[in-house]
Amino acid sequence: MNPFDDLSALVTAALGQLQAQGVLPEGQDLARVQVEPPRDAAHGDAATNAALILAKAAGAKPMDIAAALAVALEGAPEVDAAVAAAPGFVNLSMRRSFWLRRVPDILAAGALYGRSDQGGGQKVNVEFCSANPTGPLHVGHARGAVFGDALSSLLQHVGYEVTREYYINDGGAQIDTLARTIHHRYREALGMDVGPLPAGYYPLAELVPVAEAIARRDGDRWVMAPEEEWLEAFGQEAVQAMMRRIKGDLAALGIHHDVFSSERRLRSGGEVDAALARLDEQGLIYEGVLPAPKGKPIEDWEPTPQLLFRATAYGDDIDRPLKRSNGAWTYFAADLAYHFDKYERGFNAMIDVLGADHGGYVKRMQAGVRALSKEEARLDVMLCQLVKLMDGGQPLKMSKRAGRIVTLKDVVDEVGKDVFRFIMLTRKNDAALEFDLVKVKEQSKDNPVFYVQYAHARISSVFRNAAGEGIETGPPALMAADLDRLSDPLELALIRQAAGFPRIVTQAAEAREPHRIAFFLHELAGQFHALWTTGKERQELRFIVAEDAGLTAARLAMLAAVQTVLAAGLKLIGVEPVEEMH
RNA sequence: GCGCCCGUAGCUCAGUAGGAUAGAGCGUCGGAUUCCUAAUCCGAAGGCCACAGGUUCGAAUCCUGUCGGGCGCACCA
Repeated sequence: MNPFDDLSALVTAALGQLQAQGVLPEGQDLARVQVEPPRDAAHGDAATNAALILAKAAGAKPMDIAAALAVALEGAPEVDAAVAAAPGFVNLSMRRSFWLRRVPDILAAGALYGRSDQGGGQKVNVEFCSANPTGPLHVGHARGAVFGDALSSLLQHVGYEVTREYYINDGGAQIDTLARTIHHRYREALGMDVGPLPAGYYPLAELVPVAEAIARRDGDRWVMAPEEEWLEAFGQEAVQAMMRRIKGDLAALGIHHDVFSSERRLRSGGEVDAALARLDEQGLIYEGVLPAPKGKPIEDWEPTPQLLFRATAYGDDIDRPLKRSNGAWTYFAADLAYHFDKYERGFNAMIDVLGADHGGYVKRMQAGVRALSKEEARLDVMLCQLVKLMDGGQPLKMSKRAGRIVTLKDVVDEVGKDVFRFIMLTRKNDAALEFDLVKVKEQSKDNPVFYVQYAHARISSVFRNAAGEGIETGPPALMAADLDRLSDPLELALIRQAAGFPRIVTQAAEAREPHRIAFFLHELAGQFHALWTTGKERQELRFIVAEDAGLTAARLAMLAAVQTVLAAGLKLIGVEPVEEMH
């Protein structure tokens, strides 16, 4: 399916010939040999560095090997030309047929184009967007959400069995505050004069109906009741309400998690003890005193003995506390239990998508996973840099107190999920992303997502016109088209680009960089638009040629292939292809 | 002070696991629409890839150091 796999096979075969001829020694390591598209199209369809890699071990000059390799490749099927180039590349040009037969490949594969089994069905757990249930999602959360979702799709496409997972942080002190906020609203709902919301409580509109419902259901029975009697129940009602909101926000982005795990259930279910026992048996837990932290001085710091995890045994900088001075497990202890739980559910590959402000957390968690799984499982952490929210070129500071929270829902309602998702993927995850509310709204026509969707829509338009002229446009007609009629360099370049999709998918998945899909689609759309406009200047390049049904069929097949790749790529990043713009 | 991330065109950013003459969008300037959607296309200008060393056939990419920016640095999540 991937043309460059075919080309790699050609090069490997040619190298085998050279070995048989004694030009190259046997048993060379070919791992570093690459066959990739050259940056400069004038160098042909592909270039290999084989001669440069193998020269030293062979004790020969790179150019000599390259020359021999070029001769061997000249004899390979579908090779039009193979030439050695300084300092030792071999440039390959393929016959037209090599590229033309990608068109039926693409048409046959449809939305599955680019799929591979490189993952071998391995189970991967992708945890992303585990925002605290203490408020609606904001724009910063959404970056990790879009990234995690697109990465999951990408990994599925290359043959991993992916589980999208959300960790609900419903076990900490913040939930108690949430519960007290409910209690305050509850007394308010009963008509009591409760005064303004105390400092530190959550001024969330979502909590009011929750409190009102309790008031209707239970009357005043909790008003004077001691906190222990209602704290947990109120907290859980609040969490459920917030999670409904969060799930709704995510659904508006087209994101659906497979599994929601509760921190509270881990804590109460004895799983923390189980995980720590596992560490204890390896001698990785001890009672100790940590040195004073280096950074800002902490006023009430005093050296106290704590239960510690020996994270330094696995590369962390210091050992990490498991228990707080009040006796409760730390967040880290619960998270250890959570990741142990993932391991026990069969995940040896875990990916956590976190905000960059959690960067300091990575080493200890990776240490924990290695220890808990006894080196069987591996945790990768993808950090998403924070979103710099701008408002017409001015930085926008978000402040819960001032009520200036830009919620995800507000933005998505305004610009739509497709624009939002695409923008989130037009930056590498570890680079800061500038998100200007004004620009995104006002200049949405300049947004790259429209550029790509427009290409898709234009192709749909061609098919509508073709059908209107009575031209057969169904799959059988397209598959039967004589593609040899396609000969213009612009057409072949377009097919080459479309056929590059499987390679991009593979690389994006390996590098875990879904943004590469977005950039690829932009390029493909650009080549298509260029060809379209050329048809305005050169009549003979128009897609529908009234007097030549064979040529028209070939061009329609080509367009169908391009549209298929556009749709497949957009699907991977969760953006809708459209039939027409409006 | 320590750790992680970033530094590429005026601006926002790519740069295909080290490849050949570093790219795109926006902005600026100049062109293209009887004709499949101009939400498009073509061209021009614009660069000491932060800086200095190193590794090698080859470095924006890897290593070391410096400068600049972001994030983090017991018992929060």
